[in-house]
Amino acid sequence: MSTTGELKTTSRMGRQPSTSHAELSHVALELFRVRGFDRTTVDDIVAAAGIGRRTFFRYFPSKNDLPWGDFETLLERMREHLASLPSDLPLVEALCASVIEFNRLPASEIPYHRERMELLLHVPSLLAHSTLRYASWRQVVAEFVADRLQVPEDSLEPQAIAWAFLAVSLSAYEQWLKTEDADLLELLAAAFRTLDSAFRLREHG
Amino acid sequence: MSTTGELKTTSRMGRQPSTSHAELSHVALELFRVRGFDRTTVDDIVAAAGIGRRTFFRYFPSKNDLPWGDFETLLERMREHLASLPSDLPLVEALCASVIEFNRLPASEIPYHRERMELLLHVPSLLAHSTLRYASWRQVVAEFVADRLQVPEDSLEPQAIAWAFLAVSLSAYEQWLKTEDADLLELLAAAFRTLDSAFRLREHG
DNA sequence: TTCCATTCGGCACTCGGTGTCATTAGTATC
DNA sequence: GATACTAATGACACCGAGTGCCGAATGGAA
Repeated sequence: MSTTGELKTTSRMGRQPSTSHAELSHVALELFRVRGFDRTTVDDIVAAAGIGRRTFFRYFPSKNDLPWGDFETLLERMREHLASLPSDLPLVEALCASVIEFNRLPASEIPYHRERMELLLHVPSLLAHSTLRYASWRQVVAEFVADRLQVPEDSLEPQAIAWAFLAVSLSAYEQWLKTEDADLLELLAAAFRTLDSAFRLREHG
Repeated sequence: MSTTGELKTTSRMGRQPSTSHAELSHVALELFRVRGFDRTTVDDIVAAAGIGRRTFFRYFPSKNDLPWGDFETLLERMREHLASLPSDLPLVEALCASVIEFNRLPASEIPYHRERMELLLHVPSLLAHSTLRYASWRQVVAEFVADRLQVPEDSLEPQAIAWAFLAVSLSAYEQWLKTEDADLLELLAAAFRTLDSAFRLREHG
């Protein structure tokens, strides 16, 4: 509407934010590391970050969402990776490759990722809450499968396969956390092979 | 210690309980049906049941546990079913059969089961909480697989397979809820076949 | 300077869940 | 029947997560 056609993102800015997702996340994760998730209250976090309690809940919808960094961006990357694969690559191969790609991280990030996943998989309230986040991950897989099989996204096949790949990924993660220095990508591949051979063994009854 | 050797279960009883799991469950489910899960408070439930708030939490550890009837007994039945199967029945076949058996219900129970599952899978807080209950289900499967494969229960193979079977079951349940008059057992079987063929298609690259 | 957009943060409130403890209601013993 | 013991009850206060409301703070633009 303005004469210059300037974007809303640069004009008419109000008060500047006093913190950021990254900063809150950093402060909170440190507290979780030291005192544990359950024994760290939101009041502890906002005190450490020097903001008001009310402000915290404008940055994160819940305490449970803190350990989940920018998951949506990761999902978008995975969606693109799936779309970029040649269409003659078999479905399961494509999914295995993409899941592994999705979990590839620079070596420097691995210790932090380990700590985050340790929380997400071993703190009961986070484990439970994670289910809601995984739903969007499954949706990405289901969309791809539905497109490949030419069936609706919400039909049985895409949903079952999406669930199964999530399931296998989680079992690989659990193994990864169990032993220091384990290779996550290798474990993922092994988990896929397990499922593969389990079902193959079915034949010769 | 008594001269008659009488069991503690019959002697020296104190005040009789003013309610029961079944009654609370019944009262609560009815309220959930009418007003929805989130808009029914624990105070509503205890008022309807005519008990004290504190008493409620002695019967159920949380509001989220209400829709889960006696899950442990069901698990025990599944464990026994798995153990009763001939050891030359292939692993995957045994699991498919047991999961299907686990979900077999008398026709009269089906409408109630539908309502319970509708809550468990479609109310976010219940969906999240369910993850914690599913863990014991997975444990039953993992124990069986570990025994069959002669590997530790917490190793990758049993865990991955347990996760995968849970995943496939859930996708079948979602389909079941989506359409009136669907056959749950048939959907479960179809979901297993989906996973089966997805992995089989992998071969011929 | 004035106006406006936007964020901040205090306050009161709801709801789920827990620890404590006196009370109640049964049974067995004397 | 009085008493002792047992077990469940429920009232109270408390905690922590999360929300609605609203005035105050802070910046750029007119």
